[in-house]
Amino acid sequence: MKKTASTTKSMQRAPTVTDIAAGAGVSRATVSLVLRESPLVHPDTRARVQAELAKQRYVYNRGAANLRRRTSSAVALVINDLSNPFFAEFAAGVDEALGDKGYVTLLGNTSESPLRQDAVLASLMEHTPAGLILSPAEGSDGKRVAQVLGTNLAVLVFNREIKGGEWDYLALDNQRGAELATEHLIAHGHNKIAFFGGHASSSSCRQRRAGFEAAMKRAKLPLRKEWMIETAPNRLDAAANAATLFAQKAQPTAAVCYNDAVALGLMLGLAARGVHPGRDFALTGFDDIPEAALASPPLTTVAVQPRERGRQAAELLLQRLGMQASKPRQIVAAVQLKVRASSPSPT
Amino acid sequence: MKKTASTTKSMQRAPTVTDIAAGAGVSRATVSLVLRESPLVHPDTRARVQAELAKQRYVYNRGAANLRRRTSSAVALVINDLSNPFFAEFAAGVDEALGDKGYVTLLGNTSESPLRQDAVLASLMEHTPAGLILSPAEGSDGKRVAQVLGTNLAVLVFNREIKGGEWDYLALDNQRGAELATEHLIAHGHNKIAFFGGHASSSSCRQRRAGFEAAMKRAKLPLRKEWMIETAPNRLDAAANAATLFAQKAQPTAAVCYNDAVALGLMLGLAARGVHPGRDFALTGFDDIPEAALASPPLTTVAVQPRERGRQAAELLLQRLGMQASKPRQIVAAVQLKVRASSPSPT
DNA sequence: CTGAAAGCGCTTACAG
DNA sequence: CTGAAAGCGCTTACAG
Repeated sequence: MKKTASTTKSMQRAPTVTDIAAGAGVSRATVSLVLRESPLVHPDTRARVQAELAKQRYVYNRGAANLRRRTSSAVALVINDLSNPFFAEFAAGVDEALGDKGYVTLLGNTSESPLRQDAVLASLMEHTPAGLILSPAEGSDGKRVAQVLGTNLAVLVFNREIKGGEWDYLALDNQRGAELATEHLIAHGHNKIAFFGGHASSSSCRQRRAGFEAAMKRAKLPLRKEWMIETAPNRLDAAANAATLFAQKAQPTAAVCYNDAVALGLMLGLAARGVHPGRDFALTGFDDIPEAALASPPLTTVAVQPRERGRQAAELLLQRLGMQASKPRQIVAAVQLKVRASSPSPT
Repeated sequence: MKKTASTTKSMQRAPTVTDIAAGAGVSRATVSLVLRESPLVHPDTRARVQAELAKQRYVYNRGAANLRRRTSSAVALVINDLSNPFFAEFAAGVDEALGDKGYVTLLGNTSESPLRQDAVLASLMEHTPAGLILSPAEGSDGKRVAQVLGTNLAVLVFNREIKGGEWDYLALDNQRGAELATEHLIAHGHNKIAFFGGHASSSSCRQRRAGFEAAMKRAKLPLRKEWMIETAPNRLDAAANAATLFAQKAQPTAAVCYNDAVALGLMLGLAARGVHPGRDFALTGFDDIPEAALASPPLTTVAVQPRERGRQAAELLLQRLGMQASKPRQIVAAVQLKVRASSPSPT
């Protein structure tokens, strides 16, 4: 209990089971049984109670019920960057799946700040969630997080591993996605392929590079240092670095891009140099953001389906709620290549 | 209480005020006073209790406290389309501001379905929120919504008016935004200006058209039916309809677009016809999505700052919590023109 | 300054 | 099938 929560009194007492019981001429226990659709109640009694419920516009107080039953119908969802459409979609998927199962979502956005994450988690814990889905802020400290969460909470970590915690983990298959993209370009006859964009220090970039390199090695194609190009993972920096691809005498004919933003930026950069993407140069993205299909030419990319991942995360967490304590699970979500016009055969 | 909420028992009892009281050798009341930082407790006692709190890793149960105090520290946030970055930003702003005030956000996403909205609202009501921020699904029925919310809840409606309810309402200044854009084009010497995109049946499109028409009339410029062009409010349909602008003998030299998506689509459509946007033709957008600044040329547009709007919505709602019942308020959020390269003088 | 008792709105054995 | 009683974890008068 760090900061004092401001609160507010309701202006007018809402009806309770006691009011309904009085109105229907039964005991509170009977009302409770009707509310939870117990078959023990006589149909006539049930009808009478239900009429009274409707008449008084009764609203169930799940908090009170949870307190008495020592249960929870809330799940905390803590997101590192809700303004990123990828995570917003993920959140929508989580909320959808939780709602279907009768849970409510307690939202927390951390804006990539581990400090804020600590505060958000502590605050949410006071609302006794049944579990937590956490897409960690960059630089999260597993020990600290474990400390505020305690040991009794079901937790699912998404997207970024946290070292120092023992939690279920849902990851994207970054390596496989990059392999699929690389194999696709190879199958179309490319053999001079670059890996373009991203910071090699990030785990997702490392995994995607690993997939690229694995596919290239399997095909016995050359891996050249000059063709492994780092940029910030956004459109702007990608556009600015397009020229790097052609700085050497040996020039690639295709590039596997770190993600769609980078790929779209590269397309702009190529166009500015008079190179037509999808005609003079082939490239692939990663993510399948809505824009990818609308670019010209439409971008071949790896779809990760964030909303589906959200649903999956919710399901994994709810499974965990029913389980005895056991080893943390590692689930790697399948990804899928979407072939579009940006990746033709070499000219 | 429609569907049965699945629930889960915690595996191991968490310490309560009783445990702390026993450990520290005081009464539960004293522990409670320490928790709420009452000055009535002797410093020595307080220290003893706080040590015990830390030792037992006590976590405050806000739900129990809220039950006893008949208060709530939760606010429901119901969003029509979380996968739209505009609303995701808005949600992030709401969550941020609520968190700062000690409230937790109960999230619900309706995917633009009034049916789902009813279900989501009913479910959230069972968690006794102190208030609700609602960005309504298209086609929401005010009567129905009012029915599930009851009369005792503080409500703030965002972005789309709901007829049939008496709630505070935060709107964007669509009309003023379109006026600003239109005046900007006029100031740059354009006098043949089209309004491009959106469905005239939507309230936001109507308001933006009204602003456009007002500015044109003030400048005594011609309003032509053929220059009021409807499209779906997305990039694809906008691109497909670019030719419509030049179908008549009288051709506009500029367009105020319904929103950024439409403007970016129009830019593609123009380019495909060999018309260079920002050189041969001037246009403006609405929203200032991140892409607007990155387009080539960068798009002049009207910034609505969704995250700020989220913070504002949270503040307005919290104000309402402290107020006696009174007339609903209508707040119109200011918007702001961002001039970029897409809107030069006519050639 | 501290403690004993009652109660928030529910549910759960236990009788009958 | 229904009711009286106890209790979930907290807070709030009320004594002392």
